[in-house]
Amino acid sequence: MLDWSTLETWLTRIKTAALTALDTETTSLDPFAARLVGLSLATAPGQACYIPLGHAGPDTPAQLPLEAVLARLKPWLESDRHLKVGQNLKYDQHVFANHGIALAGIAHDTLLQSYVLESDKGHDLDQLASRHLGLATLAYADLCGKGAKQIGFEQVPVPLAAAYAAEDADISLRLHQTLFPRIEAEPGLARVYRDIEMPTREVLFKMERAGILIDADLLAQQSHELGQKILDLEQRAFALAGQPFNLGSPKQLAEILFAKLGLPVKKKTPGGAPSTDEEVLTELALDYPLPKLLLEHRSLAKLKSTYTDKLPRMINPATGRVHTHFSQATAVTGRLASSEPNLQNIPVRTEAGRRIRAAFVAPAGCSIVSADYSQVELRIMAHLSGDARLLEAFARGEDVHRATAAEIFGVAPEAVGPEQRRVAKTINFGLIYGMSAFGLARNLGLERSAAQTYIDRYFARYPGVARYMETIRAQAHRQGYVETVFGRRLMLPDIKSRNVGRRQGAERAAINAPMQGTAADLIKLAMVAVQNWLSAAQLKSRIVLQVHDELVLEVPDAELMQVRQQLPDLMAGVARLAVPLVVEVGAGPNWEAAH
DNA sequence: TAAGTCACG
DNA sequence: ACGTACGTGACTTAT
Repeated sequence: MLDWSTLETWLTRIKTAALTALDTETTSLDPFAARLVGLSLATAPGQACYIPLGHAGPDTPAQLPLEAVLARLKPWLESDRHLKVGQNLKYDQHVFANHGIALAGIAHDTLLQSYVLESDKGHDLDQLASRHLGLATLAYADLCGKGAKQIGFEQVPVPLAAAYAAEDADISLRLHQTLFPRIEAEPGLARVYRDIEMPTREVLFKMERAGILIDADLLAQQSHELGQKILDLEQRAFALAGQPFNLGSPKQLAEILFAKLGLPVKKKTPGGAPSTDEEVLTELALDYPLPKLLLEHRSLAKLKSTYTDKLPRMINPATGRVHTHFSQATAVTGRLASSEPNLQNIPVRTEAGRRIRAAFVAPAGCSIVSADYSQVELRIMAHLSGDARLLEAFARGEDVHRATAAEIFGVAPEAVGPEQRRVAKTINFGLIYGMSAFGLARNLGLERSAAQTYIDRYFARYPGVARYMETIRAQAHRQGYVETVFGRRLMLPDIKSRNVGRRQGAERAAINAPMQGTAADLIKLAMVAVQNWLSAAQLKSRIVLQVHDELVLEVPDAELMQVRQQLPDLMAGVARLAVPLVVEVGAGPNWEAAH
């Protein structure tokens, strides 16, 4: 579309359409760098258009001016009465935001429809078109190429771009017409889509937009210190090895450890090579000096390369903040995933790691507030299993690992020792993961028979949990899927596999998914409730991160008291389970101090 | 691009 | 007899 009269025709069309499919073409896949190259609309199958706005290749025809077109479309784009559908509209929402337009009226998203229906399958538009519509589409790589030779979309000739872009809008509309009725036909899925995923989509957009402030100077200082320590460890490792080698190469390291120094091989990698992972080095460190240095080196090198060196480079120069991408359709269990950078795996377990967390800071006049669900997956296990003893422990507010230890070891809770509590904690985690006696034995460093004895004692004391594990296995086999408390579904195609390993893997996933998935549902509901509260109360506090059972907010001083007080109740109140939900909250000048 | 390793819940 | 705790993302090396 290259003329105003056609645009006016389409404007009339989209103003009267019940639902319009919308898609943007841009200069970049990075939503913060992307500028509009064109946009496409579809109001009925086979009725779509493409408006080129920023093509710059040779032979580009005269295009309508970008700013004028956006100004004309702005009232429609920003209207919540004019309903839109698209594929991953969070991305398009960022693109429009880059041009000063607040996209509204997002009624549906085919990415999330696909995710709710089939979280275990791919969700690319191309895959969806092929799977659900039996259509082969033009692929992005066909237009732009890939790898080093890839060109920007603005270089794609307009006629080709128009065919591709208009097709995408058309496909998205057709997908909606196919997928949404399938969701509506299942009350559980409809609820997850309507009450959890669609509202969460909007919260995630705001979180990505907000970003988080990091102290780059502090991280640079840590990088320098880590660099010194790494160099020192390297020299000492060379001395012990009798030669220099690349400590970052598992292959070279294995050569030194097992061939040259003759240390015993403890286990093999899946590829058959002798493993040098943390578990192996920890065991070898009991008898030899070099593995201890290697462990220290590995841990510091990881912190430096992945965090202290990398995070400052991820600061967006325009905002001065780090903007992660939250993927809403990646994790099959319903969890979010964070990438570029991943802010859901910032170190916390070691002292050196926690210093990195201290570099996630609040701006002047604000605090970081962190609120996390306590023992949420175990509470969900209590709810799902209905086990009387476990429910009772949570109802009384007991230390659940201590209570478990008391049951397994047959002692009073006060008499439980630290080692007994540690064993009980490992068992509780194992239950959530669908453990075997072998897995528990390996984790606790025990004989398999000893681990089996613990498991037997656990199930004798918590028969409801034992019953639940069997029930969920049977259900997975019967239905081919399992569900969360809120109706999210995880398909388990491998549950019928003749391959024993795959089948058992699916059984473990069947045990884990309802717990991990229900926890994911709960915190998504919490994100929506918290954002609704902040918006309604016109507070300036912002949700900045979600880490599976934790929400991190940036809170102005004037709102700190109020947020600290209300946030835990709001999060704990999103659902009534058979056990209380408990939320712990903290505040401070940085993320580490807020814990 | 794959393999190995390791950061998180 | 078999392989062995759930779910992620990113870095480095080696091919």
